[in-house]
Amino acid sequence: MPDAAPLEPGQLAAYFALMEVGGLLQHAVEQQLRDEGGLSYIQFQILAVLSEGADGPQRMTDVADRLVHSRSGLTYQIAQLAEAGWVAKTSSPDDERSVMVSLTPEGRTLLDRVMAGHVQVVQRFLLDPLSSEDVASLGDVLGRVRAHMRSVPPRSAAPRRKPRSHL
Amino acid sequence: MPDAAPLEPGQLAAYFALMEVGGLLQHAVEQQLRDEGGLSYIQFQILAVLSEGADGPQRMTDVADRLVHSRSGLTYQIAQLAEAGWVAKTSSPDDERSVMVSLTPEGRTLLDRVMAGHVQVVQRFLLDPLSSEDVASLGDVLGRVRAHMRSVPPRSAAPRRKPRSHL
DNA sequence: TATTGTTATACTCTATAACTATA
DNA sequence: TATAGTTATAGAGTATAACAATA
Repeated sequence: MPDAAPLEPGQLAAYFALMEVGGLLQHAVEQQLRDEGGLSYIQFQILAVLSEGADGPQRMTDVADRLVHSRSGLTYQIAQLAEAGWVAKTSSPDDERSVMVSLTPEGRTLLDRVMAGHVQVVQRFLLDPLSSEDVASLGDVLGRVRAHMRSVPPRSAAPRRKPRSHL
Repeated sequence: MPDAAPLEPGQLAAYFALMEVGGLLQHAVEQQLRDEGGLSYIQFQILAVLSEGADGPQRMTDVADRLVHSRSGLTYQIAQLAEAGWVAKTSSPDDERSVMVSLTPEGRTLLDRVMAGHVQVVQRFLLDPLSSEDVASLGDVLGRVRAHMRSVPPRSAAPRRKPRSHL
């Protein structure tokens, strides 16, 4: 185990700013999603992931992997979303074990409707005070961090595969 | 209500990267805190806030304001931390209604011990792939965003004061 | 045997509202 | 009246482990 070199003040400041901004932004966005769509943030993320392929349904496990979720947790969330009529479950023709999930038309309508306000919140809280250079720089630096995080094995070098994502 | 100008791809990318990095980092850090200190992230944040003053105890409400928490939620968390012996509650000499909270020596010891591993995780997941210029840029941009967020009134321009923070 | 997904279960956390007491 | 904090309560979400079905 390597020795812990204490962080420099600037490093600590960047870390704290990142966590605080992320937390505040998530808070703001969660409220908007709750108010305008009755959605939790994770539910929104699930709908967003399902809307991505533009084509069709995705496997449960793949969705869970994208979103850090335990599979039982995803089962729970999908059940909520299916009960509300926003997603549909179908069985896979290829693999009888798999369950495919897809957005229903209602789900897509909801996502579209909610996304408008969502974008407004992001604009207002995150983007308004930034120049386009700032945004480019932020995207560049955080993009590299994201790529790095995805490649770093968990500390308990477990032989389990678990790629992650948070939207 | 202003019309929602759709975000440019770069803006969207920065937003997604921010949320994903924040989420992944919080996940990594939570696991470390749980493993090495039996602490949730919020509990860690509370201890960190209490350790800040360097001097002494702080009022319940002030801590809650710093951390987005409802007051009942903070009462719950403080009860947990007090039962574990990491914080102590005392009554304020100035205001009989107030309850002051402070770190116990055990709490400070725990925080110091946990902080070492914490810093390692931050180093490994966030800082390793970044140059010092990157870190400076990140801290600068996010610092401005944080300042902006703290000043933006909630959308439901409620006359409630609720300054926020996430560590 | 390994993988997919569900279920049962138990736990943590959160917020709302009603309440007490001080200011 | 307004503020500080607690309590009761109820709900959302999570993860673990045991399980069934399929590969």
